[in-house]
Amino acid sequence: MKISTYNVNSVNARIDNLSDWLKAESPDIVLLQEIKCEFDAFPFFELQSLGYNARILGEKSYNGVAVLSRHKIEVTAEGLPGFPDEHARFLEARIKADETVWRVASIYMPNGNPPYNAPDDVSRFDYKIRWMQAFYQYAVRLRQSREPVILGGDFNVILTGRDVYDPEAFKNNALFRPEVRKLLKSVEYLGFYDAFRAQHPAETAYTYWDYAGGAFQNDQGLRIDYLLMSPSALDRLQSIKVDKNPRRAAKPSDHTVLTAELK
DNA sequence: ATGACGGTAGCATACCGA
Repeated sequence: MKISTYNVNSVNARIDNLSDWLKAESPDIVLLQEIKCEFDAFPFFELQSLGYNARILGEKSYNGVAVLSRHKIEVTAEGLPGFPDEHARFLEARIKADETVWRVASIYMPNGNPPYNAPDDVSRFDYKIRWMQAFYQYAVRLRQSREPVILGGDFNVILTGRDVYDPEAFKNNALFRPEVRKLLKSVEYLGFYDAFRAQHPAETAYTYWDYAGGAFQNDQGLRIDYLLMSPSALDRLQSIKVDKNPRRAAKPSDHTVLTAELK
């Protein structure tokens, strides 16, 4: 079973990139973030023609998450349970693949940085903290799931200094602040393991590079996209790798794909 | 210290992003 997470930065602006990548890699399950559209504008037909079912939680212009699969998708949560949210950031589903029923979620956590014109405004950071606290509370419940669980997406958190090209420059950034690192670590300590780090303890492997300033060419990136796995999922992990090909293509998303294979 | 670059909404420029 092959599962990928990909922040596409608009599914409609990226439909050709997404199609090319799906044809090349044929994942069983795809967790998409930042689809940036509502239900009526989502390219269901194009994806169906490539063999993918899709369920989405959309929103106009911003955010929005989706789950794609070659297999039947049973949605188990639309929105983060226990957290009334004006934004579309969480979609959970049950999918049977390779004779195993998997519980998966596509997650787009808040960024948390203030607007440029109001650098002292902490309301977005407060929202990020409240979102992450609710996510922790729900993760406590999810650990009771009978199925192997994979929580994937753009977490907007840099876990360690190894996961950012210039730790000093990001010291006060909402993606690297101690409060958010601590909250994501606490989810790990519940038993949702950062699968990439479990297999590659010392590798530098970014999943995001800014469009500006030749960041990709200079490998000035961040690792902020994760696949967190419960013990029974991690037991089945065969390989996990960052696929940089989508970031090399024309008109790419600023993120790239993280793919795991499980048996 | 700031912007770069790029998406959406909607038609000029504001807002968002990491």
